Amino acid sequence: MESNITDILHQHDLKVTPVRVQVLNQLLQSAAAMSHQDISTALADATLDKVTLYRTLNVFTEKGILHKIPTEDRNWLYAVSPELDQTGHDHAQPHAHFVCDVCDKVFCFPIPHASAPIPLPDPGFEVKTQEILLHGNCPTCHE
Amino acid sequence: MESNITDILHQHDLKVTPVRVQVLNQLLQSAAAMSHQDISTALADATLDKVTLYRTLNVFTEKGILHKIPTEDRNWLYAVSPELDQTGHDHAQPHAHFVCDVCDKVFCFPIPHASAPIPLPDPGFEVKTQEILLHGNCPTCHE
DNA sequence: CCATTTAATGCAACTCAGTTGCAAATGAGT
DNA sequence: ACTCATTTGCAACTGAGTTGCATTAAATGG
Repeated sequence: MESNITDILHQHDLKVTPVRVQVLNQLLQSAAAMSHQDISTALADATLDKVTLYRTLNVFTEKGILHKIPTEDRNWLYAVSPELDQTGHDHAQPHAHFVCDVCDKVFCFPIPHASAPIPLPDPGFEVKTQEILLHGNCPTCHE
Repeated sequence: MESNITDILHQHDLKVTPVRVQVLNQLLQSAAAMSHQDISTALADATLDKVTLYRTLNVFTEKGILHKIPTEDRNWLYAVSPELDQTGHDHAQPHAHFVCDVCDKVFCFPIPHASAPIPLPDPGFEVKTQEILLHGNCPTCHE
């Protein structure tokens, strides 16, 4: 697992540093996408400078290790990208983000090809990418 | 049209003030949703305090006159709500927001009942609301 | 295993959207 | 017109996120 993280960093021409290992490890172990603050809190014991964390998240995102999810309360959430994801998701496919209204966790789901694209009234609109945000209760917070 | 605006404000227990009339008028006339800054710029000639505009937009949103759309670059866009909307949209229905990558305008589209809801792998997920964000080129900015 | 180079880190200071407190101004009902 | 609650505008503040720079640490080559 450790060597996995080291490999990922090497494959993206990034030096292996304690901060990067901790952050990536945290995100790989998390079932849900995490915000800057979530990660900050989770790694509170380690002395983690906020600027360093911002930069680490940005570098990971630029390199494609992470992808950003914009939320309704205008935060970014970060989740590990498809090919590195142990959970079997494929983020290269169009996918939906499910946000739990209770625990605020975000989960990613692939969208089956079966479901048709949204039909637009005016053919002049040319859709290139599509993001779907679902709200509700996750299994853990199910009433 | 003016009397329309006055009516809307009265119906929501809001005093009719120059600022509110200007802002609401601007949004009613706009084909696309607008940000705080868009509105600020559009009404530049009028002396419009930024705090007053923030408060006006918040009050309108609380009262249901406007609805907020979160964008990927973490701005809020404001659009006039369904029943007040002259363009025939029905925002009470689930609807999608189309963001033009060129001009950054946002358009709202109803989603036909025909299109099935996203099937989730785990039945424990209970979807309450759904937001769909489309990116691409609008008819005006079509290549 | 040490030296060199290049990138990463941490700190301080800064920016900018958005908020808060408060005094002055204004709208609506009497 | 008078009164009172609401709205407005200003100034000061907050907090997320950024920038510059000096220090430190990781990788590479001898």
